[in-house]
Amino acid sequence: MDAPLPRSFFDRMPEEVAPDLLGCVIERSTPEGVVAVRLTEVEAYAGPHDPASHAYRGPTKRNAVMFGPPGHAYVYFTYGMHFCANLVCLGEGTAAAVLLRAGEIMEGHDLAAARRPRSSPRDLARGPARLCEALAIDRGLYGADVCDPAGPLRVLPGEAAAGLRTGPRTGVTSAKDVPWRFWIDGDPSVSAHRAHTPRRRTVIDQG
DNA sequence: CTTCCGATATACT
DNA sequence: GTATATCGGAAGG
Repeated sequence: MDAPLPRSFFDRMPEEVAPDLLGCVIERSTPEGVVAVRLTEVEAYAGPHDPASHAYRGPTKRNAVMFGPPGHAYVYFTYGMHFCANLVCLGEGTAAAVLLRAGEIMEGHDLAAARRPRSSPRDLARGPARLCEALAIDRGLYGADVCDPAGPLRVLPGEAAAGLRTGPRTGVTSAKDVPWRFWIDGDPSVSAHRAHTPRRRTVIDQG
């Protein structure tokens, strides 16, 4: 059993941590068993100077853990139904993080498939909310220490990723030009890039 | 493969 | 009230 990555790994700029996370393994333990995912796509977010970051407007109840020490999980709920997971980088007050966007199931394929019964094998962890569903990541893991060898969510070292590519972040409305999305070129588990499509205004039923 | 679109909690104006 | 670091299903090529 490998030891998780040390906290010092996360005590760096998010755009340095993000590419180094590609190829690493997220291991999630629950009473049902273990699911492990090899990361193939991530995005870096900085603190109050990054308009695309949840920390842009300062600390709130939701983003509080981003302002804390590195190596903890920032899990948030979005679009009324999905969870997404980040790993906090840098120290107190800096509020940087790396969003886990996609990966390939390395262990616990059957358990992941049971959690996502309508998903094709390729799509089990292809996308940030899908990855969270496959790994059973929800509010309960908010703030979890991913450097804890006995924790329920751990980040293990992996083989250095080959074929690294970068580009703009997905689905953000500001700082579109910042190339802080990192992925493994050609990997089938990398999520399709969708430009941000503003949702149509709520339709008001006028009769 | 693509485009369209509804679901729906939470943060913010 | 409006926007959102998304997804799955339907319909078309």
